[in-house]
Amino acid sequence: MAKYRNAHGGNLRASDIGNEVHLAGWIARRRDHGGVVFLDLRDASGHVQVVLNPDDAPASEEVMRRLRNEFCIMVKGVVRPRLEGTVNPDMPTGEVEVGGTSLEVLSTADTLPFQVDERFDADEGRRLQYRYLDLRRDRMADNLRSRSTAIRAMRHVLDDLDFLEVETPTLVVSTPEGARDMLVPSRLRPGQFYALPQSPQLFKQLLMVAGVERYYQVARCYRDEDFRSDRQVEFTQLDLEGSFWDQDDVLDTLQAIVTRVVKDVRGIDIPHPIPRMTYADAIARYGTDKPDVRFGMEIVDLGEVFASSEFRAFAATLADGGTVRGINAGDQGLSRAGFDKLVAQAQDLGAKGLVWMVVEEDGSLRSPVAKFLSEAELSGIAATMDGKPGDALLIVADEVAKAAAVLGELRLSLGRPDNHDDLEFLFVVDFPVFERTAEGGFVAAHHPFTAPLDVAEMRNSPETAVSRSYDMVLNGAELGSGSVRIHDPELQSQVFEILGVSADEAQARFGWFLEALRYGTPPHAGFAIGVDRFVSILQNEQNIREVMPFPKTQTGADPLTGAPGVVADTQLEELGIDVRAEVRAAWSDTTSDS
RNA sequence: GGGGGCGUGGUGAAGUCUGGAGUUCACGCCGGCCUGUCAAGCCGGAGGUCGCGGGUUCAAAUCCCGUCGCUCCCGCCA
Repeated sequence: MAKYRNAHGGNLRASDIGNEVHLAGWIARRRDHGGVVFLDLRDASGHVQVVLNPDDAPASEEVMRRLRNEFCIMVKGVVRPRLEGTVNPDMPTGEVEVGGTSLEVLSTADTLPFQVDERFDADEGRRLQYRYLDLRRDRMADNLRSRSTAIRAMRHVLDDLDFLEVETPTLVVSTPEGARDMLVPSRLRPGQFYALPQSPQLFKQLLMVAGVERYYQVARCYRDEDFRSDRQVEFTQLDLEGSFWDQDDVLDTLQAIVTRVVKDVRGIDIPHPIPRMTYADAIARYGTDKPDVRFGMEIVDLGEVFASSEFRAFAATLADGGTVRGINAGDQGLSRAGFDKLVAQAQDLGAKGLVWMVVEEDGSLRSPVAKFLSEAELSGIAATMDGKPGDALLIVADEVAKAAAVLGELRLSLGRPDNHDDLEFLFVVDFPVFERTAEGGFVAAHHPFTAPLDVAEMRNSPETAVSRSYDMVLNGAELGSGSVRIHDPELQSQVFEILGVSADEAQARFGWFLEALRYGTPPHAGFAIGVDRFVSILQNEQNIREVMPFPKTQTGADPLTGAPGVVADTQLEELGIDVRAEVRAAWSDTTSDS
């Protein structure tokens, strides 16, 4: 006989009526009528109503009155149907209640720093400071459970496909590429540092060289960059890689994984196959490499309409190699002031301006610039953009990339659903090898181990060269990315050269890896899914902190434990580290408040 | 590095624009009444240096400057 309980309250149903149960859990709510006392008892399975009636003397009157929210208690009682008219249809256990026959307080609770009750949304700093209480909330408990369900689903699929789960080191060597590394000083080699991995990238490729063939890992990754609602300094990826694999093998596997995850977490089947879109298409139609395809409002090219326009703003842009594009934002019910705000927003985004038009009942276009446009142009706009009465047409004339980006942003702010009730997956393929920097130069869009589609193209026309890399997008969020890797050391050398990394430099940084490629490396490809982002979308959360048990604040602090913290001078001495005087001085200045 | 929002009893908010007694609301807490509620109800009570520092003013939660914290965004995130 278990010491504390023989049942979980949240699981009790009408079929359990008559059973004597021993329950343990927390008092989520209490309703003390002076005589009878109702408790909503919460455990990991959910809630159930416990009734303590003094006539049945489940406990001394004194103990019953002393009960408070969040006390941890043990109750024995009998499952019984609720009285006529007192069934609670809002609770899964609402048909039954437990008539208490004995009660024991296992642990009392001080007055809480905030109410666990779902109806009150406490300040997030406070929630993080008392995360162990925050996690008692149904919403957070549900998020934790769903996260576990999602990861379990991933493991099921990959185990069924004969993947090997392999752990890779979290103390690795720092490389200057990519995100800023999180560093860990070495005591045995004072003055030297490990880095925490940004991803297990090179290790998983080594596993391919090692003959693992099918690898996955639920891997903690670290990137020391600024926080966002979807970015934390440490986060979790489902990392996977396969030998003798090409892009289709990866995408098929990903489809199987996310299908199972959505099924297990949401209980629904996503449509197959997950659609694919090229990067070029995504930019042209949605102005972003991670389109939210839950709604239309696609970007339309108006270049032909204005091919011989006399409207100078448009004509000059086209003559300079720019573009004129627009979106039909639909009937937004915007006033003049509303459109002025959109113009300001477009300018904040870097556009020179924004032309707006409204389709009138008779199909004509009302716009501040209508008088500068010919009849043919006006009707061409309405036709090309499929304008219906009431529709707001928004047009940007600018450099191609700028126009796409601005319209993409406007599209999101005007049309994006504010929840994740619908799920639209998308694979974006054929990413470019390079992306343009703000200064007009080129920089590698991916890590240097990504295979180009054609190395000659990569060398000769960097602006259009395509790489064998791909992203998975869900509801406009980048869920992850991957690529076919370079497995030929000769090709790898050429790619480094084109990327501007000298042979000596490549040797110095990655010599150990380049050498590995020389011992019979199989063709391989892989991917990594951002678990936190995925789960947050499935759980309809706006912020990945809500699906992380102990996240950090935007400034990288943990209000619960106080991390990061100052360490003892003796610790620093062992590491050979001196903290600069002005930094030390700042330690004592951090007069914290509240 | 830059821009925006927020900080008021234990909790959440209103009050701040337009300065005039720590005022208000809900929850929680304490005490009393109450045997079928499920946000239980009714009555009473306690509890705040308005994040912190400085300035303006006869007078500051309110205006100004600085600072700390939380948050959203741009940059950044191969």
